[in-house]
Amino acid sequence: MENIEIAKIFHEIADLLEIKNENPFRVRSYRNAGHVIAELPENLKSIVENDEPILDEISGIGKSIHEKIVEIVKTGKCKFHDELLKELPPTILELLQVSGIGPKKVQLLYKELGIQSVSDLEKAAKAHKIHTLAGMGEKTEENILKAIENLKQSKGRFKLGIAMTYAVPLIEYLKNIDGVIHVSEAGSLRRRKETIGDIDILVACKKGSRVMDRFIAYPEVREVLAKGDTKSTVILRCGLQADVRVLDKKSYGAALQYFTGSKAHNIAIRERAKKMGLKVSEYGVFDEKTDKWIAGETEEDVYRAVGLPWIPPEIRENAGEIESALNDKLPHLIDVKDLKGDLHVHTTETDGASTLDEMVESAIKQGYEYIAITDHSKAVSIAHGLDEKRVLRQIEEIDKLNKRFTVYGSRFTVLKGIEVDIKADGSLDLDKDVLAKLDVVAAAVHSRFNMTEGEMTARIVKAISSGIVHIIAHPTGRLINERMPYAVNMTEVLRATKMHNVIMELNSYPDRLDLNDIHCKLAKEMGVMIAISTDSHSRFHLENIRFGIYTARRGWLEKKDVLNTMPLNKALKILKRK
DNA sequence: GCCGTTTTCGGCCCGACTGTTTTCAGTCG
Ligand SMILES: Nc1nc2c(ncn2[C@H]2C[C@H](O)[C@@H](COP(=O)(O)OP(=O)(O)OP(=O)(O)O)O2)c(=O)[nH]1
Ligand SMILES: [Mg+2]
Ligand SMILES: [Mg+2]
Ligand SMILES: [Zn+2]
Repeated sequence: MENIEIAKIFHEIADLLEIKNENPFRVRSYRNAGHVIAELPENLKSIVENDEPILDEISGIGKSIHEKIVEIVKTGKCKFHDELLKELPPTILELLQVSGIGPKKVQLLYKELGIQSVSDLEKAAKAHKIHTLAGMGEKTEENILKAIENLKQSKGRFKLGIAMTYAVPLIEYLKNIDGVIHVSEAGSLRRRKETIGDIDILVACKKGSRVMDRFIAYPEVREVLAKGDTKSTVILRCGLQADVRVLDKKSYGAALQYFTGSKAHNIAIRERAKKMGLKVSEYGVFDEKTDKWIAGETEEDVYRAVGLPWIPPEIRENAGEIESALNDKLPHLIDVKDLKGDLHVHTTETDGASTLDEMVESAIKQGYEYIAITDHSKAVSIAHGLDEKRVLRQIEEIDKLNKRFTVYGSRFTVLKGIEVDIKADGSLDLDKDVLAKLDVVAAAVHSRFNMTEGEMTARIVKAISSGIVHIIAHPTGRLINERMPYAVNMTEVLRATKMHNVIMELNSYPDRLDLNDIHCKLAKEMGVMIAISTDSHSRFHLENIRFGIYTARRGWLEKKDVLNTMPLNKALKILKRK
């Protein structure tokens, strides 16, 4: 039982209770618990099985939900959840996916018309049965059919890198509208989440500007879902939704704070303000009694008004950042400029599209001091992986290249490396004697993903304990929106890496981002060092490093937590300390 | 159901847009 499955049960309980018209705060508790569990880095199953006490410390999980977690881990089910599903059919929950349909309408549709699924709803709307219900009219019927169509066409959450390619031109377009003063990305886009549900953009403009008219006239707009004076929502041709919020310059900071989120962070900030006798909204910080405006021009002003330093957007998830801010313990998040090299790249020798020389040239252009060439090993035959002989030949070639650099007085260094395959039994795909000649041995799983969690954990821990591996590359093997991570106990893996001085990779390829943000944070807490690498398969991929940096920042990583922020001699010392 | 720089009881973020409403509930951000 994975955390995400447990979280799903609590989300369903929340939805079902809400449809039943239960106390909205009780509903919120279950929904919040689902959210907290989904973001939890440690495996709940292990926590419960090992009787670890940390559940009691997690805010949002009290007695009742704690008991239910134990029940779910031990029996695989939750009685309370099952009982609710006897009262309401499970498919009823899919109705909530239709935008414009909430718990109240679901209840009405089910009670009055027996509608249990989206296809039921579609039939009823087409047969004009909906408008007979209280509070629903012709327009509601039309909107339901449109919303079902949009749901069917929806491509779900977009990877950050893809979403950015659609957001950038829209932001440019908005900047060029008459009367516009500032435009900023907001929402999950600004927080650099690995996937983006919609594009949120904030605009500050002069009074009387016709920003909304121009926004919905953007050529990429496929459909306008809502248009108001300060807020509009459209669907773009690419399938992404875009929300634009327009406010006065005086409220820009408060609006940016609001629209950047996250929702949980906003609520926590507002609760805190309330206790201080203040009210926070997108319009500013106000005195609760007199309604007098206190702050709001900049984000710094807003945070200062509630007694906090400015908090970087990437960590605004209500996951400890407010407590850290209060104690003056906010991390100094890593910056792309801190990086001195890239420790995972491929060449044409295996499945790369650029030659060794091209990769090196691009790394120098990037401003790096070093790069490690880490081609695949022979087990990855699709990639024409290297056997021992070819590794030795590549070593010679790199030695020659480095000699040339010394002759020309360059300080750039090419490190000899490998991405050695971790075979199903946890052994490594190349002779130890050959691996020992390399500066950087990265190891990774490339096959047999469908092992049990115990088997996969043992396999990776064996590689970690080999005494020859420096870095575990793309440690969970996931491909965002494409392939789930394989089952592995991350806490155990991190414990092993800590013990054997092994480093965990944060793979910057935007489809991977592996370790993810949550696991990076856990690694840092456990004292495990991270290498942020691109796994470039072409010289152009070196630029993907920014996605790694985004994820690292979301994982609270600082310069000191990351191996490749160090100058070469220091990095090499750490690699040799084994 | 959760929680406590006042609280173990009584609160729980705050506001925009839409449709059907004759004054606002529902949904969403
Ligand atoms: N105070 C408050 N702010 C909210 C609420 N819902 C959303 N927001 C703010 C914070 C969000 O980051 C921002 C944009 O909302 P979205 O629904 O687009 O969420 P977000 O972009 O964080 O995630 P996404 O990737 O779009 O699913 O609006 C809310 O209920 N209360
Ligand atoms: Mg969003
Ligand atoms: Mg949005
Ligand atoms: Zn690789």
